Amino acid sequence: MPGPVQSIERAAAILRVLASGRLGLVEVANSLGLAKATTHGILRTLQGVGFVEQDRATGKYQLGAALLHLGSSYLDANELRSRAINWADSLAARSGEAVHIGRILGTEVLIVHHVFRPDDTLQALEIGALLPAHASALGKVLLAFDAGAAEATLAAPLISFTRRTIVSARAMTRELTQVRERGWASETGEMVVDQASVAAPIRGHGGLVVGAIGVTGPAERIGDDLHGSSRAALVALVRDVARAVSRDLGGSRG
Amino acid sequence: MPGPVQSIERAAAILRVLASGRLGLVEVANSLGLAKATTHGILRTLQGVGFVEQDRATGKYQLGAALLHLGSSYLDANELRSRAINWADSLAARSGEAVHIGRILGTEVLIVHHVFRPDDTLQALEIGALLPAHASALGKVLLAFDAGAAEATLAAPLISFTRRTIVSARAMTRELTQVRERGWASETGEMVVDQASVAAPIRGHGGLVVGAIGVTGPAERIGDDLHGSSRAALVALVRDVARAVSRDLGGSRG
DNA sequence: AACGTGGGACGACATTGTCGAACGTTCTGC
DNA sequence: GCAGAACGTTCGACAATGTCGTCCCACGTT
Repeated sequence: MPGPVQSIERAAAILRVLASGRLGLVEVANSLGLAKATTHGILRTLQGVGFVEQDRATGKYQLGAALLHLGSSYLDANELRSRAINWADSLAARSGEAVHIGRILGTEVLIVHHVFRPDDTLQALEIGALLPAHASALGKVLLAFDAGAAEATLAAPLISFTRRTIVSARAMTRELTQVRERGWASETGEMVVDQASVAAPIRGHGGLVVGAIGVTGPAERIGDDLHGSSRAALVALVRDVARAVSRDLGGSRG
Repeated sequence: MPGPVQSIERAAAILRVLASGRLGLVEVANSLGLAKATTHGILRTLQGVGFVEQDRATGKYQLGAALLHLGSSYLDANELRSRAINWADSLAARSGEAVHIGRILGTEVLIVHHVFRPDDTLQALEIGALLPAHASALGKVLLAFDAGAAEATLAAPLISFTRRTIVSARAMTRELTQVRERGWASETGEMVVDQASVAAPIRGHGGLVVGAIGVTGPAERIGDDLHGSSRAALVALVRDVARAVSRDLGGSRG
């Protein structure tokens, strides 16, 4: 490999560290084990290109505005998102719940699109946010069809968010097998108490799973504990929409 | 200056080029005057850190998912935005128009927040988008109070979007002086025909202008040609909200 | 008022990134 | 269906480039 440009990797690591908030020079340097001067040079360069900004008053560094534009440019170029947007609106309208579209990023789920629940106005926009893969329906779908991501996720301890969160690697492996077999995933109160979600895979060219789409809402309307036709209808709805997106996505070459 | 890390600057330039869409290796290399192998090495590194993705089928490169998360992390840390959000909702409700909050990024205006027009549901989310500074009310405000950005913007020819776009540097200088004097800016059909906007500055610690907030809508409701009390009331409303945000922002240290 | 901390600058060393050239593969056009 | 070109990729060598230890300065603290 004649490539891996060290300084760029370090710059990326610095940006990732800064994503957690405002930090001082030495804090950044220490958390990455870099020399102060080296960190300073990289930070200065990142500042020059607008990826990092410095608070004049405190001297602390934070992410820069140029990243916001790049992030939104990513969304513009993202075919999964552009194809799925219309279907997501339709799913939200028909299910009456909030809709999320996500893809894998490392061992987490990156939300690339979010439709608010139709009746509810005060919600936070979650585009760009990261969800734990093992505690969300979207994440279970994505892990079930991405062996690499699944392995990476199971390599580390699974963080517990509620009493229902699946923390055992064996249980998770079983769960993923089931998801793979039936073609959809669910989660009830595993991330947030009394919140549940259902999701299904979106496939791109050649049947490869490139993302997932799902609905999220109160456990009493979506949860596993709810048996009967309404739950089955919801699952069918989500799966239908996911298949529709897949069809759109597979049809044309990007 | 012992810093400017060349490879990082080049990587940033590559990302900026890729923001315009999917590009091949040689296209990127040529547009930056870099050797093919150098470009390849940087792209590979960026791919490794998730800032760039490669289409397996076509070999073309595009921006990566990690940037979306960094972009949204920027928003989370952005104090201008977090303080202004509540006021923006209120402004949208009271004016009945779409509200934008922006800040300067180079010679353009970066939208950091966007509230849809209350009655209209089908609108595109513009957070992260760039507006031309000379053809938007937000931009005029920001340029009026940022001499550096104004100079940089006037150094290049002003692009014409409609017949009403101000393209003369002298006329723009006059306009900016007026904006500075009266404390708000407007634009009528200068960017999009029959669309108009009004904006006012947001000041941070020490009275420095750190952003702008404004409303956008049909020229017949917002435009300069509209004289009378409704226009004056709208301007007063925007200015009041801008001052309120400034007060919030100046109160606490970040 | 002295101290400690944090951000910033300098200069030397060798690590590290860059480049020209060559390879294999995939589309294009005849 | 074949030749040609264009593209992404790899290789190896040179020196340009980034890195690090050290020192400096300003601010807030004890």
